[in-house]
Amino acid sequence: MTSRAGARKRDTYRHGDLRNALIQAGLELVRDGGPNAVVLREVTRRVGVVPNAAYRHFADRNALLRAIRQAALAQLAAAMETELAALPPADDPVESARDRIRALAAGYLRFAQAEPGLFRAAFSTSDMTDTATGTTTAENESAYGPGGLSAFQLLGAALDDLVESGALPAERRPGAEYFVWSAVHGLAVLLIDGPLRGLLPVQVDEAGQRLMDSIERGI
Amino acid sequence: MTSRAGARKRDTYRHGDLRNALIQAGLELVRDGGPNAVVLREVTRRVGVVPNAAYRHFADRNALLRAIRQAALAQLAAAMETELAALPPADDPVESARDRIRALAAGYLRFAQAEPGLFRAAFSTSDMTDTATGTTTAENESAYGPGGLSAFQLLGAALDDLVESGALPAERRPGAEYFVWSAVHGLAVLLIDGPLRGLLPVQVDEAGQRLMDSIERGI
DNA sequence: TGTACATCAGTGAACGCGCGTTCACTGATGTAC
DNA sequence: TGTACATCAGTGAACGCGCGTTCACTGATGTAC
Repeated sequence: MTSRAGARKRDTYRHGDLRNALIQAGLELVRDGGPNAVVLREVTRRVGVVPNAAYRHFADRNALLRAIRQAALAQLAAAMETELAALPPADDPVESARDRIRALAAGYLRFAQAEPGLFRAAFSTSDMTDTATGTTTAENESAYGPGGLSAFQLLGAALDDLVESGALPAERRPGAEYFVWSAVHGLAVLLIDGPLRGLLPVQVDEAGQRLMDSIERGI
Repeated sequence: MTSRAGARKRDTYRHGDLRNALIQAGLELVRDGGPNAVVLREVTRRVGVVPNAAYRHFADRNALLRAIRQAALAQLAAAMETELAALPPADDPVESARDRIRALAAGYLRFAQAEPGLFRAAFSTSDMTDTATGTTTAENESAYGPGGLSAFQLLGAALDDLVESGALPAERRPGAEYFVWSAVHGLAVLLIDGPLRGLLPVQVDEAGQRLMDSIERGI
């Protein structure tokens, strides 16, 4: 068993990057099993470390869970960025902005479909309650993709472009991301847990396109 | 301690309606604490019965959880029906159909806001996995309100009316509930767990109205 | 360059806990005669 | 109307379990002289 990427120092003792390794192992648990599958002892077991070692890097199980959730959100943002990057360059700025929004939506839906466990974990909050204050922690917004933007911010930027290109009246811009995000997120849930469960990837894309048609009309 | 409503037979032994009492107690746990708060022993404790008594009525904890979830869905449907019933009669059938859809959406959003625990439980599926088959059980659709329709069916009926009244072209009808439901459900999630958390009830209504404007345009 | 030392990441052992589930039981209820 | 009996809803006790978290520790690493 070699040590984690990056630090090549030692095999046993002084792991090198335990914090990250724990998050990665946690992501794996979440991938098939959702957020409830994050069991501190199991996470450390997978990394090959003693359970209480986790306490050097996380205050408690909840802190670990939050970090894992952030990582899942970052992966979602990354998937959306990937979709953006794959977009062929368009000449018309209006068309371009629209294409980008569609790409983001497609990335969102595909991620939800491909990684339902991660997707659920990213948005699960039932056990995110801060036992100390009783309040729910809001740190979703600090889960950025490689481009430095969260999923929500990516959408916001695309909508700004839509305004800039003249396709969306400026007075309709405020709150627009709530509508778009709501519709896309809602469909994702429908695809994972609802009556649209089990659609094939192609059908998912179709459903996404139809939804985007409605969204563009309604925006 | 008197026995449950309906059966007035005995105080101890032979509870009378234990199955229902367990579900009610479970709903209370879910109300503040979400689906993870459903602990079999705690449920039976609340009803004043020994833990294993639950096994006369449910195969295991999961079966109890599913029943509770169904009850939560039924409450959601009931809240939407209430909203429908409160609607003043409209002369114009088109207006009437539109009003009904808005009322359903409002009921949905208000329920989510007023009972986030129940709402989350109703749609949580992470721990709904059937341990025997590994598949996820799909019984959402059998959670009906007093009118005999599920939340989803209520929406479908209203959309049918919209077509009948001539306001919605028939060719746009198929799949329309997916769009509408997606948008409304997505906003509900945004209100509970997302950046729109903590809005006042009045603001929720406003946000709902604005969403409905977009939906009507997009439908 | 070599030695002494502080730091602190991971160890090892143990804790108390409440959980879901099983088993053999008991005794109130409804039914048949 | 009265008695014998089968049913089966709830009891009581116990199980093995893995969990999150605590404590005092150890020894590799980096730093100061």
